[in-house]
Amino acid sequence: MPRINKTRYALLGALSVRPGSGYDIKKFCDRSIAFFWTENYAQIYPVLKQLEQEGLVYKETENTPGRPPRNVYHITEEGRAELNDWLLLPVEPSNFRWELLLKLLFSGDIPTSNIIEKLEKKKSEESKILNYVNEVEEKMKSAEPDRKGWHLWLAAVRAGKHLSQASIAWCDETIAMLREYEIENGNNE
Amino acid sequence: MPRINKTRYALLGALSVRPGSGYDIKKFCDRSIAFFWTENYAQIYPVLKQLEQEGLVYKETENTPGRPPRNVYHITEEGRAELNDWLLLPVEPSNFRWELLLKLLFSGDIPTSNIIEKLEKKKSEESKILNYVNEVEEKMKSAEPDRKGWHLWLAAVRAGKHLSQASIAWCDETIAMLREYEIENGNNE
DNA sequence: ATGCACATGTAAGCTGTTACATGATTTC
DNA sequence: GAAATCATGTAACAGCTTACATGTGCAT
Repeated sequence: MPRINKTRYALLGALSVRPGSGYDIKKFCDRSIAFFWTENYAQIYPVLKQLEQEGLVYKETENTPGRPPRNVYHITEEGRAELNDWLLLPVEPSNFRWELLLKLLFSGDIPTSNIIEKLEKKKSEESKILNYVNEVEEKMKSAEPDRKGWHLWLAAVRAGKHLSQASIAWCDETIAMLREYEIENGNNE
Repeated sequence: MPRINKTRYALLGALSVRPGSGYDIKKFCDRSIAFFWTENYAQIYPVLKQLEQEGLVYKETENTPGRPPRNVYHITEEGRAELNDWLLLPVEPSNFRWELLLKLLFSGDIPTSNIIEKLEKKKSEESKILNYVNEVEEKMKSAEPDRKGWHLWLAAVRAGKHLSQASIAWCDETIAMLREYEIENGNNE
């Protein structure tokens, strides 16, 4: 059983919310869901073409003078059906790889300062995510009443919040632990 | 700049702790660090061979009658040097993909029961991780005094603890939210 | 008897990344 | 004048997964 191509469904999903170009989908990924999903142009454009050939989406080309033509893709009924089938399927086990932890494990001979730098960087990345999800959460809770899928969006945002908070707490704890360890053992290795 | 092959360093790292076979490394991954790192035989054996050709590891074959021969790999000085260089480098940004959240986002027309099933499954997976890391933490805190790299191992385990706890809390919160939403709106879609 | 642990590997194929290619318009 | 945004795509390659191939010894 070959594994499922997730990009297909990310694109179908995005187009199920609203039609758009490859460029639009990329923007959506980078700006809205980057904290749990990314896509690549070199993946988006060919897969979009493939979905079109399979009749899961169709294309409408918009010509704006002085701009490159926009290929706006729309999901078809077949596309919606296939997306739905996938949504109902259980989540596949992901072979998640957390490079920071791998490095940490083998860093017995690495200067503490170097490790702490990495942790600080991680913390700052997670803080950005936390700021973003907090903003979105605020906006959602105040402005929007009960639009379709609102509660699911909120759930995703809350996931980001829980996880980034946990990451930040771990970074702080670990940095403190390393500093203490450094003092006790007087080594900067 | 091509991206770095992480498997190389995972193998070098494992062999820097103690020599072992491809089989041993796989066991180590599956039993000890599966919650943040996985490796595959079809990746391990060829990379081990490649590392040997580059002189970063060397092989000693043990023959035990009635068993397949074990190729035990040892890290060389060059291997240690290359591992160290990598350890000092900043962590590369990972394009992390969280399938459950992607599904969630597009699940406006999916029965709540199906979504809750997925969340329960996620929760049970994370609970297993939490049990495992709790066990390891207990063992480490009581038994082992201050072996080399002990505090780094502990940090990794604590990361697992923070993250799995956060995941479980999010699952609980989200399940409760979906149930409430289901009652309010009386839809099982 | 059935299955698990031990033990090593290859082939095929898909996925995803980097780098390349092009060029106008708007913003600072 | 430089940089960002808009906009689409391809080629080459690296990485990872699945499936296949093979066989013994021990525990239940």
